[in-house]
Amino acid sequence: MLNSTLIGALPCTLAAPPPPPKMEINSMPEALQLHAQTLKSGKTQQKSLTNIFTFSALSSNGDLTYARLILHSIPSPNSFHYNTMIRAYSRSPDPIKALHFFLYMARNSPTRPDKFTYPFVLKSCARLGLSHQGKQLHGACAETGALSVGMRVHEVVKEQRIGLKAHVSTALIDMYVKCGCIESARRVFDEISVNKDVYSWTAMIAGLASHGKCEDAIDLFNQMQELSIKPDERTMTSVLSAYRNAGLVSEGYRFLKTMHKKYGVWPTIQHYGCVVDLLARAGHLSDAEELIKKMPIKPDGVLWRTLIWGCKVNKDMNRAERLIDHLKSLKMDSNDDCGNLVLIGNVYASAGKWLDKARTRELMNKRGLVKPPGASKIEIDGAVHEFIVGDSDHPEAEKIYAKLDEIEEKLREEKYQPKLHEVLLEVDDEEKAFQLSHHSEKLALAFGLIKTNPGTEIRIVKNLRSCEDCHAFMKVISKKYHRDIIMRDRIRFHHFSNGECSCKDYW
DNA sequence: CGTGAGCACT
Repeated sequence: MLNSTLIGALPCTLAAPPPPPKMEINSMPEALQLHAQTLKSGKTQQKSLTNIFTFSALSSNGDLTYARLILHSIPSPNSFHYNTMIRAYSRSPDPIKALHFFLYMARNSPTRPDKFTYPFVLKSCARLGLSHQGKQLHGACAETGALSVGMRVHEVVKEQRIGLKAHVSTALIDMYVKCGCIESARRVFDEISVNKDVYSWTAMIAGLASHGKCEDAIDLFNQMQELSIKPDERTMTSVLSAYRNAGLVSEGYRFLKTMHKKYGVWPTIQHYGCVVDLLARAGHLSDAEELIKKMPIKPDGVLWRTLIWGCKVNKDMNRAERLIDHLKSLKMDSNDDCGNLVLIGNVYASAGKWLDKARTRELMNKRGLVKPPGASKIEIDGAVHEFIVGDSDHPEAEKIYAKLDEIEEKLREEKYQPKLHEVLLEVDDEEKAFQLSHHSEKLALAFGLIKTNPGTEIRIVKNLRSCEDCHAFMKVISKKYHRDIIMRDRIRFHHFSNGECSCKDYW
């Protein structure tokens, strides 16, 4: 509540100036009409065009056709226009276009990339796992736009990374983390000694946690405390995610309980989500369910799915089915629909309830929902190759399948048993083995083995979580072929080396 | 005139 006496006592000269008039646009058709009018009026009004353009770029929901069209009608686009476009692409379903546009800006326009541009394009690299391009951008950051305030160019050239602005460094750390290059991320972090703020710390802690380097993450959090840098909500999430990935149940639970008292941050749904996952995965299903019911925040779809997935992992089908019935009875955001039904179908299938699974499938068809197919990407010499499950479209498909045959032969020598239970289809074992062998990450791996020199690290980015068979497969290959494999799945990283995985099979 | 920036839960 505002103190009205105090407000009344303020001299009127201190009143805030009225906000500058802004063109009010409420819908895309309105924006397009205004655009047409502005053009017809003859005088090209840069300011009006800018407003219309900004609106269409920000409200595009991924379709940036109009924004581009409008941008073309702006007589002399400035860096703000380019940056707005790049930002919109970097958040769109097709972030590669942010890089295309960046290249266009850098090569064909008099406008230079600046301190705003780099975080957007780095974000695109992070989302796509483009380490090659990300590294090149790292070098390019030495251009003026990314410099620290007060730094002179020759100082920056001498100590490039130290001259980076904190937010650019954070974007770099995040890019390296999400591209699987945790050591590079750490180097950037260690070298920004003067500019580290809570965001850089959090990005690094979250990165270490996602790579399964949980002790390092906690160490860093402690160092941060010693320097009296105040952690925020996201820092708390990163620390909890370190406990989660390490399976440190009591530590994580205690942290959640004491975080407000110790750090002044009230737990949010993300924090509860982390701990529910931690408890559920470790088999403490009752405690996890209890926590959801007792927490002061309304649980969302993510939280219920986390718990149900925990039931599936721990094979508690009674609880799973009870929770599924509960989930079905809830009014959910339609965004949750697809995720809910995919999970429910998986749970039924893994319990051998084929009829229920078929019904779930029908329901999805009726609602026009499509389960996203598994896809894996691998970067070779800066070019990205993407494989979809069962893919045979790649120009070198024949070689890839021949390589997979060779690998399977080797695995037979090792007495490797395919994890057939991971195939959630009502088919015979031969068909199951066939299905497993065409998972997208295996295709990407075979391609990587063909295309890179012996001993080279192989990095794979997957859109979903890997199945148990692919996980075991990667472990064996890392040993048999003497390759380190770094695989990003939907939520974390696995480093396979000499037959072991950094997650210690806890995921 | 200045607009636009980095890190978190399945």
